[in-house]
Amino acid sequence: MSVASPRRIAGPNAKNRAVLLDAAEQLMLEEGYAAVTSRRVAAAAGLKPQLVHYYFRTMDDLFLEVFRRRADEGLARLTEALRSDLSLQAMWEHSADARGNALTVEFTALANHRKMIKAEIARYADRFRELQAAGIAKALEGAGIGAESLPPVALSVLLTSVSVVLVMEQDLGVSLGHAETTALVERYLRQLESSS
Amino acid sequence: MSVASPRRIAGPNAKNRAVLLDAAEQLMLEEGYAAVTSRRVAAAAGLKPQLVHYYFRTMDDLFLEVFRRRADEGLARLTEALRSDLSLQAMWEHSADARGNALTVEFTALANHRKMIKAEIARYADRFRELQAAGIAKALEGAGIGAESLPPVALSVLLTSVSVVLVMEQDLGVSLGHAETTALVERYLRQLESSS
DNA sequence: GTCTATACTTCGATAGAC
DNA sequence: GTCTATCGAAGTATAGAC
Repeated sequence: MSVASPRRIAGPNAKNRAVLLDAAEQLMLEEGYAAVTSRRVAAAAGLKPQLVHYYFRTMDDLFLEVFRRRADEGLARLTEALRSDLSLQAMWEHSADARGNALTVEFTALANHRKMIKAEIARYADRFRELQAAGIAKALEGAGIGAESLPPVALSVLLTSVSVVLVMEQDLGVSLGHAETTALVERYLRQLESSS
Repeated sequence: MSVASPRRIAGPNAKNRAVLLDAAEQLMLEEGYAAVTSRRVAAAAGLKPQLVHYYFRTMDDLFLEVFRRRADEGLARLTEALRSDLSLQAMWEHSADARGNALTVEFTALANHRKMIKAEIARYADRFRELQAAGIAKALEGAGIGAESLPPVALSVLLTSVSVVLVMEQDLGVSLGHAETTALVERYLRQLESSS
């Protein structure tokens, strides 16, 4: 198969690949996706700009790999964490990963600019939510709370929403109400879990 | 004063200004902030690229004006709405403005790329939250709920978070758990208000 | 007061040298 | 298998013509 370009490309294990992926991710976090250009990524990695196109055919390919690397790791971490029964509070702490959330926001914005990214992120988001909702379901059952009164998937959306927006605003320099919100969420989760 | 460039610029009421601002906002929503270039904005507005720099000295100036126009309108709308006592449910519906939230997300991402935007958005976010929290405080008092058990500002963060993330995910094509979340939020607000 | 001609920079990508 | 020389398109911005 491989209808793609005739141009040769590095194998998937070349050492510079990882260097470039790291540089791209860092740039994305610090200056936004629009700063991730072949020239700037190469400079940050200490390489010549053309090498980006040797290791990755297009910039889209580079973005996709940065995303997949992180997403796979995130799913693996969550899966592993869920092997032991997690408390709601542990799941909340897990979802409060600042770097991960900031990257997610950046990729979501990128998806609006590079449509090819969209489907990939959507697929990942769905899988993540299913996993998280399953974990929450177990925790709620343990506390004797039925899915009719509190659907696990809704709690998953809620926790994700709060942690994502808190990170967005923190990076922006806004913190009005954050302490109160964190306290409220934690009190609510504690209350849920002690209602067994 | 006006230390700025010697180059001449159009007055603030020139008719093409609004045309360009509209085009920029639309592009931003449909293709992301990175699609808002002088050439593309001009093309969408049916004008020559150089005119963008006649009406706005730099692209930063253009972005700032797009933001301020929307932000001022948003604050005015909220202020006006709060003149009559609003129910919590009315405030929730008010915060569910899809276009407004999508723009906010886009500008937040832009703030990570063009630092000059950051302070402006932060200032707006603070003012918006203060207003909304004040409105929520009134509604909660009316229902006899004290600020110790439920700080209005925390409820403001919560409502904003959910409505922003729902829009982000909708645009992405993700909807897992959205219906359940909306139902949960609305049931919760109704319950709060009927507890007087 | 309004717009055009044009300069300069940075971008993604490829062809082909080692 | 790895990297360099180089191209054409697109980006911001200014000087100056009408």
